[in-house]
Amino acid sequence: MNQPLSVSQSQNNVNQTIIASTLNSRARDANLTVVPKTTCPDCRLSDLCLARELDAAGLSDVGKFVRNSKRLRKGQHLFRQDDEFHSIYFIRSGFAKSYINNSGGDEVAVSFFFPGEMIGLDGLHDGRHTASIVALEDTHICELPYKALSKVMASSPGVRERFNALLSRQIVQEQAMTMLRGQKSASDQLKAFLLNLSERYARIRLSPISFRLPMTRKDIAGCLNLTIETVSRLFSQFQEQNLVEVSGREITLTDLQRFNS
Amino acid sequence: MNQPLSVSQSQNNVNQTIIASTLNSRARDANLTVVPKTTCPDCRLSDLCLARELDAAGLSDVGKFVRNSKRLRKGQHLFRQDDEFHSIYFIRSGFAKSYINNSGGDEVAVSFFFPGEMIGLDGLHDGRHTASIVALEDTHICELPYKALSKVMASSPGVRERFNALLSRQIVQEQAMTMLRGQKSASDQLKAFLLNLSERYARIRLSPISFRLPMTRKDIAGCLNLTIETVSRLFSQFQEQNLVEVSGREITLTDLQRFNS
DNA sequence: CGAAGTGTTGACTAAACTCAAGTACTGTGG
DNA sequence: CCACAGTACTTGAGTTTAGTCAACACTTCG
Repeated sequence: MNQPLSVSQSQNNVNQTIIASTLNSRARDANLTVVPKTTCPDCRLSDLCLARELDAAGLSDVGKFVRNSKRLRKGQHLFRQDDEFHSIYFIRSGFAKSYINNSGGDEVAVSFFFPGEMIGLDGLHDGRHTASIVALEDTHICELPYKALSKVMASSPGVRERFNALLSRQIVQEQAMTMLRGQKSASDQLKAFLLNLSERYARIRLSPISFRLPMTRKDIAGCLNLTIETVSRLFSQFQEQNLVEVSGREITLTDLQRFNS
Repeated sequence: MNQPLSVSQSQNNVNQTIIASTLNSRARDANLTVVPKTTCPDCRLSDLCLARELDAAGLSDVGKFVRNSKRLRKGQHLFRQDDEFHSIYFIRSGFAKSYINNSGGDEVAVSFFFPGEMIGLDGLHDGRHTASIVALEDTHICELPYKALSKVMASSPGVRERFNALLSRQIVQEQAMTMLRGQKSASDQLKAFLLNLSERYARIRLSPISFRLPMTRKDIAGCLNLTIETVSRLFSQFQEQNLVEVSGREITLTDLQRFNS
């Protein structure tokens, strides 16, 4: 289930198209012109991962190092809680969520991963992953075997610095989630949640105003420690207040000013 | 306010005593025999920080590298949100909390730091700290300037690996906090919170059953997104159910079995 | 087409919050 | 050492919020 995929350029010439079609159709704009080949140097998201630094480190072909194009169908797991750690991953296209089951078996914590975001560092600490990762839709993932990465870091300060910065970014992202969950009312929590999604869409140069929610109401509720009914009612309420327009998973933040305050 | 402290051994011969007296008096047991000198190689907590690896990396005197004995009085800040990042820190004795203010100025997220735990990595990402750190009581802190550390990591795989593991531990610790905040009832949240403290006391070889809460009810409430009244009522309720004995900040988990389930 | 999953809405209930009063610590100056 | 002030903590009564249970509509998919 984990065999390395060969990554000659010819095999990957559809990835960019996949990014464009997977994401919110409304936001398919000038920034998303389709580039036929997506080796690391070409990847639209390479400034978000380690590819540039690996390239600068003089790896003749980064493609030999990064196993890209691991593909997950909707609902498939990348790994599960307690699985052995051996790689870190970057989402190339699609979306994933993480979740943790407590001792009683309930899903108690959930967070989401966007294109360009890193997954798997929780396993570095003691060699086992503390959360499970599942694809919310068809998702392409790049895999960096940690042992090999570690070897490169020995000689490349650039890769090392970048890796540390990514680890720190992860900590900051976790803090941001903690912050939005810390809002006192469910309404403020959901607003903060939507603004967080908005920012992350902006980072991958998609519309921060009008986008598709990659997750179900249940996932949102799980993330914010609310019930699906409450989330649903809040969406309806925001719509009545002309703060947003919602239609299923499609959402438009019509009054970002008022939404933010 | 941030001048490096000189760290000759003679200046530090009281640290171990401070650890013993600062922590819960009931737990001052055989593991806490007082060692007069506490350079890094002697420090009871050195297996929790980077000292051993720095030592193994051949630094003739780790003391020249680690600026230990930075001292904070109760209520003093180590750094504040948006301050520039230049060092990472380890708590040698005492306790600290972090907090973040949202745009409205409310304290929305709080977490706590025990002896041996690392502080400050949130700043690595973009050079500024995202949270403020304040001492909950008189606290001793070791400081590792990041630039110097980075230089050592270039040549020492041991330090590098250890540093990455510590970063990962931080992520796992954040996940653990997220998990306990994700419990559905306030009661379960507080139980999980107390168990988390218990585990952390165990890690520094103090009693996981009977200990002193380093933080106020307000801090606990802030951490769990509850009100002080709710926290107070829950403590009373646990006591009625003979789950714990509470007297102010002193707490004993009388029935760990039943508490855990 | 039917089934399963996803989302909305309503009526009622339970949990936690707010406001308020009072008690118990903690630390400081006399 | 005590008195005092300020903070921390507890407890109660009433209110608000979000949860529960239930019915139903809409989608997706085999």
